[in-house]
Amino acid sequence: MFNPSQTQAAAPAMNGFLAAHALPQAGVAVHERASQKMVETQKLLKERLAPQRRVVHAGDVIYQAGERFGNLYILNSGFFKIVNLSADGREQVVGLKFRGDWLGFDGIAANHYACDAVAMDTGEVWVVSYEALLAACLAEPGLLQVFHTAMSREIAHDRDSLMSVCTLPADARVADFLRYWAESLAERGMRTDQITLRMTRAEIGNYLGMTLESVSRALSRLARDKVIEFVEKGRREVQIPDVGALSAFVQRCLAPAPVMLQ
Amino acid sequence: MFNPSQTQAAAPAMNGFLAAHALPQAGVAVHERASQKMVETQKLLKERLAPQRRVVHAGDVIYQAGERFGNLYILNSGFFKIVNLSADGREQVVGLKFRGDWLGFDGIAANHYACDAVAMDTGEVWVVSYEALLAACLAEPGLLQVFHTAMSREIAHDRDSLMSVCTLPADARVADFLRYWAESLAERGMRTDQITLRMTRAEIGNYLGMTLESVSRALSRLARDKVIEFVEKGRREVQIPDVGALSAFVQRCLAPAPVMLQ
DNA sequence: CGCCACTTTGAATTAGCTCAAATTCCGTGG
DNA sequence: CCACGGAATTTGAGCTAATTCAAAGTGGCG
Repeated sequence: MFNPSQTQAAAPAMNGFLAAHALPQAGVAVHERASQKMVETQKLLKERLAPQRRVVHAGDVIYQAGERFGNLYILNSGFFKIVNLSADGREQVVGLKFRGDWLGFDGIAANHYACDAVAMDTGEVWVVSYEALLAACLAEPGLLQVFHTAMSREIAHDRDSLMSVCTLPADARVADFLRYWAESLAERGMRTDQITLRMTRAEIGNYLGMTLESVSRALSRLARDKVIEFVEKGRREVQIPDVGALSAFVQRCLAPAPVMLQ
Repeated sequence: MFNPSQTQAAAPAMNGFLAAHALPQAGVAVHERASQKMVETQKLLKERLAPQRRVVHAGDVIYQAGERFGNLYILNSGFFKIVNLSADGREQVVGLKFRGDWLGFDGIAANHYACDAVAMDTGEVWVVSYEALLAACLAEPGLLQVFHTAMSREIAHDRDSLMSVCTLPADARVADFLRYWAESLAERGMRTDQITLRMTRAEIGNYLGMTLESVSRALSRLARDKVIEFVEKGRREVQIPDVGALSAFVQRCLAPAPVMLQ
């Protein structure tokens, strides 16, 4: 599915983009600020909405495609996958959710959820009735901003996912996936040097649009290149000594065929 | 990129999904209702926000990645593409927008737009300041619902796009793209038997994650199978005698290899 | 009328898939 | 505690869908 040529396909160009995005560089500081902001947000939610807490375990489904919409869920701990189903039976992991992410936005439009939300680990979600949230937002506009920010982030991220799938070769997609996972943890103040993938190769492959074998081969190659390292006993634990090396690996995959001798 | 096996990869199953989604069948009536709803929505926007109108022409960029966020745009006529840019120069069409769609949600979270929005045709957008919209929503909660519905639809659709790219082979992706385009027009009360693609093969290919040659071949095959028909003189006009035939074509692509003689 | 951008089609190449087999891990029950 | 069985993973070998490269065809527009 990867295809360098399409890169030049769509029209215009880079313009002021790079400059504008070059600003936030100091990674750690940014993450601390983001993490700080999340704490405030959670406090706001807790005070204004007194959400019901619900503990979930791996495999639990908090909502299902087709089910009547009513609640939004804020992920307080654990990991979720969002699974889309097609009428003809295809199944697709379309999103991964971490602490602080909201779940259920897809249900607002049609008044029915459009996907399944499945826990991949033990965790806790806060259940918020959409009606109650709207009411609370009228009283506290700051809450409205929090809500919109969460939706906006989701939209922006979904687009990045589509871009990865459409423009990166398989190996780079896996590397970018690990980078994204590590980055997501970092933003939440969690350690990133050693992460536990809570998905099978098959799930990762489904999410990235490739087979489980391709995922396995890509991970092996990443390990061979010392970009990642498997913790002995159990291939679900991955050590990432340097997240930057993952980005570099992605770039290497995109680089034109290395001309030997010349 | 297509890969039937991943279909079984992710866990659970179909549950109540099919039943729930089998409800809206009577296509025309549904579209009339949707179209009616759109008119009401536009009236509400016009009355409450008195948005500034802006005429655009093909190629016009109404906002750019990196630019400071401030406005949302409601597409009143014409067609837009949303283009994502990566730091390393990859370009990806991540969305297509039709009449009634909103543009700019991606900018709320980071206070900068994350993509470019480019007109593909002459049209008109309504410019709404996000601040003004929030203020108006406090006075008129119906407006808030309209706003959230638009965001939610976008999230749901982005996921469907990812699913298409990840689970459909190239030919099916092109067929599904045409189906989506026709469906989008139908929802807006426009004719769907003859549509004008406002994108080059390269743009379509970029959007669908394949090369322009593959798009061309897929279209040729669709024409050979009489699922579509090219209007003579100019290969941008496509006749779709029966939208259902496009869905059938997609299913045929997914079907297990037809066993001959047995 | 002629250029240029877009499109189509063919032929050769290849990234990633399918199929298959071996290996490791982990939970379960004896 | 260890043996067993099922699930997940790894790796190899061959195959195929889609890409790359190339060349010819078409249409719109100045």
